[in-house]
Amino acid sequence: MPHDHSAFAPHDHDACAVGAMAKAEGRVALTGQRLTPVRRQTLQILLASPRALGAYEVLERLVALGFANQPPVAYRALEFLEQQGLVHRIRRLNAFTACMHMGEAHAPAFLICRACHAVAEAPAVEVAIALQAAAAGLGFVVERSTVEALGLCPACHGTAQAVA
Amino acid sequence: MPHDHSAFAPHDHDACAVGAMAKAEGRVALTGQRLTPVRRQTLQILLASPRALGAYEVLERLVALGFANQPPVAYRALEFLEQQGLVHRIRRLNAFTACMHMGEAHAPAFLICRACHAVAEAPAVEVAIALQAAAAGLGFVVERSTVEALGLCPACHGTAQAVA
DNA sequence: GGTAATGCGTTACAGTATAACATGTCAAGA
DNA sequence: TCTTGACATGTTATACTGTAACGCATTACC
Repeated sequence: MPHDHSAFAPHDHDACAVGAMAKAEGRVALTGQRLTPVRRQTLQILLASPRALGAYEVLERLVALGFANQPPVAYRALEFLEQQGLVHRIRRLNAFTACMHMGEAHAPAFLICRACHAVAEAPAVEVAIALQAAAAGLGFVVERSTVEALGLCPACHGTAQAVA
Repeated sequence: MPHDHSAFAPHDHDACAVGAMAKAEGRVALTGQRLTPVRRQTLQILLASPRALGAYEVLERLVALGFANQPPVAYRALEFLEQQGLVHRIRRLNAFTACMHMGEAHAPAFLICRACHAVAEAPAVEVAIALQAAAAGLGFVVERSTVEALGLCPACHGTAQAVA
């Protein structure tokens, strides 16, 4: 294993955030796009959060920073960041989370703990490959994919209730 | 391949539906649950549809059959059917589709054509296994998973625009 | 400076989902 | 048969999620 850097492992969140912002700057510049204040703050907000946040939660925090209290403010920034690959959308939760592996080409799978609601981004190239293969069998060409697992994280496993 | 039965392949939709209803009956009985009128009709509606339907689309059709025009009517039936494994929820589309492989243990992946909006249920045990493995690497126990791919189906491939 | 492109402020609304409580129905046991 | 409890449904209201569309502001570039 290259590094044990999952959201389930304890780590220095602030350090992560600082590094991530730097990478984000570079990444955005590459594509000739701009990391405007709303966008930067939105990314900060997600980086600072241990769990995935809903668009309206992000909006709340943006409002606290002086931005307008209108849904499009949050959605636009989130959409931009997602397109840049700086933020991922967790469909099962209708929520967003900062990307933990910026810059690396990756096809992430998300592991969502149903007990503590933590979300980890797992490296999942094999999953993506298997999915491509399965799709190819039906003549389908995959462009983007969503892979999410619901279950128990190491911390909650053993502590939490079994499935209903 | 056991059979070429994907939603992308032309097939006798009515025949499918009849067989599916029969399997559904049995399956529900096994668990001591009841396939009440709303539930049966809801399943019929999904079986009859070539594409995934939103909850409110299902509701519309239920209303046409004499049921009350209230969201919980549709949502309750859909939730029940999903728990029974008779219906799948496509999170990317906020929509539902009848299961094409009732009774078989399966961990489906969904292939969503961005051009014609067809949805196919692909056999994807390998994908599930790869996901389990990736999760296990982080000490995470998978209970349920969502695997969805967006792309182009065989019919639309070549016809449709490239990605933006 | 002109002007085209991009981003933002704002209003309004569309679409998705659930809580909560009242009522009805059915089946098993007293 | 009557009761009783579990399950299912009817109904009201509301919460949550996401977008269309228009006009102004800022920026980049000629």
